[in-house]
Amino acid sequence: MKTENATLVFEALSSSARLDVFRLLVRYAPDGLVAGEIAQKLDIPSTNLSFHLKTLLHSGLVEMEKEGRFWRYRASVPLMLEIIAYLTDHCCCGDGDKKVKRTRNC
Amino acid sequence: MKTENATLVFEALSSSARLDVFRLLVRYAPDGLVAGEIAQKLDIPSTNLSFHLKTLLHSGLVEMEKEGRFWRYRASVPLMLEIIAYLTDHCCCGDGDKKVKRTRNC
DNA sequence: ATGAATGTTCAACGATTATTGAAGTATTGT
DNA sequence: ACAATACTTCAATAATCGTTGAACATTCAT
Repeated sequence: MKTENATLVFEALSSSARLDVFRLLVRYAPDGLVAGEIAQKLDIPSTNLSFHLKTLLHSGLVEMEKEGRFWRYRASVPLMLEIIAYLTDHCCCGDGDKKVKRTRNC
Repeated sequence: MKTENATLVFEALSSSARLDVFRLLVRYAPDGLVAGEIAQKLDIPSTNLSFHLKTLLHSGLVEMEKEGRFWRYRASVPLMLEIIAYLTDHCCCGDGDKKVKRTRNC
């Protein structure tokens, strides 16, 4: 996980609309939902949802697949696990560069 | 951890400048660094650093304390641990609302 | 007191983001 | 073929973010 990719993920999660979408898709993992279902459940105009889904896609946090005339979106749980690992390793207890033993709270 | 606070934290980490600042402060935890040291180590103009530090302060990810004419900044490791817990609980394996047993990768 | 050092706030600008309605692209049903 | 469905892309607007230099407080040294 490079820093650049991490910032993309954090940017994707920095809007409450997108965080809601992602959490919804996690609840419906591994099948995900089609765009219309997301829009209906979260009461978001479809054109706005499309905008936010594009940001989530770009970050890698969600994946997309066409299903006839439906577009199905799924959360990428593996990437979320990578992000959690990134935060634990680089942003938590100072062991990233100094290879110090974990002593504080971890 | 409310969703609103989580988005504040993600927004704070969504800029590479701020992520670099936070990681630096984590490396120097628990003492932290004064603003000038951060500016020097990361080669950021002080006025720009000040702007980013304000966002980090607002999210709670860093804390500040005056030391004579220096301003010392520290990373809030406890809040980072909360964020990791939030991601694990609500954004990882779909157990947030449905109380489903963890089966996928977790 | 005076000047230097530390760091913030202010003002201004360009760049990016969020939101909405209109138009466009595929796909399905009849 | 034709109309309806599902969803995106485009255009336009308001709002926010990022960056910089100038001005401003506060603290320290002499």
